[in-house]
Amino acid sequence: MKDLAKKLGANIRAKRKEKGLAQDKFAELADLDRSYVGRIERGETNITVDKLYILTQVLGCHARDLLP
Amino acid sequence: MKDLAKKLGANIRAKRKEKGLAQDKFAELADLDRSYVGRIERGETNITVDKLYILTQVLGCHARDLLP
DNA sequence: TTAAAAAGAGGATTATAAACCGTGGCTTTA
DNA sequence: TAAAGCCACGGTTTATAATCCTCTTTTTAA
Repeated sequence: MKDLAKKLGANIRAKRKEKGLAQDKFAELADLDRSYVGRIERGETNITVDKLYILTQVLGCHARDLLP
Repeated sequence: MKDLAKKLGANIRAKRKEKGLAQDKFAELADLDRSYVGRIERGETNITVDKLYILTQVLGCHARDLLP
C-alpha cells in the first residue's frame, strides 16, 4: 500500500534529480503545488493516474519508467 | 485528460474479458464496488495508482499492460 | 559561519475518488 | 415467461487526493 507510494515517489525523485531539476521548478513545470510534489516524493500520498502522466511528461519519460 | 481514463478503462475491460470475468465477479475479487468498476471501465473516473495495482493483480498483468 | 536555496512539515480548505445504496434494460437459458 | 447473468447508470455519503498557505529545517555555496 504505502510501500507502492514510497517506491513511486523515490523513482520520481530520482528522475527529477537526473534532470537536474529542483523540486519547486519541477512543481512549477507540472503546474502543481511544491508542497504537494514533496509529499508525492516522500510517498505520503497516493496519486491519481492523470497526475502520474503529468509528471512523466515533465520528466520526459514513460509511466512504466516510474512504476515499481 | 478524460481520454486517458477512457483508454485505460477500455484496456482494463479488454483484459477482464480476456480472463472471462464478469464485471461483478471482477469487482468482488478486487474488493471494489461493482458500480465503481463499471465507472472505471467506462472511463468516468480517474483512478489512483494503488487501485490500478489492485486491478493488475486480479488481472494477472502489469500496470504497463494497461496504461496507454 | 552565515546567507540563500532547497526540501520538509503541517493546518485548513476544496475537489473528487471511492464506497454504498439502489433501479432498469438487455440477453441468454431453463 | 420467468429467472439469472451481465452491465449502464443515478443519488448520496465518506475518504482522501489536491490546493493553498505559512513556517521550520536541512543543504549548499560564498
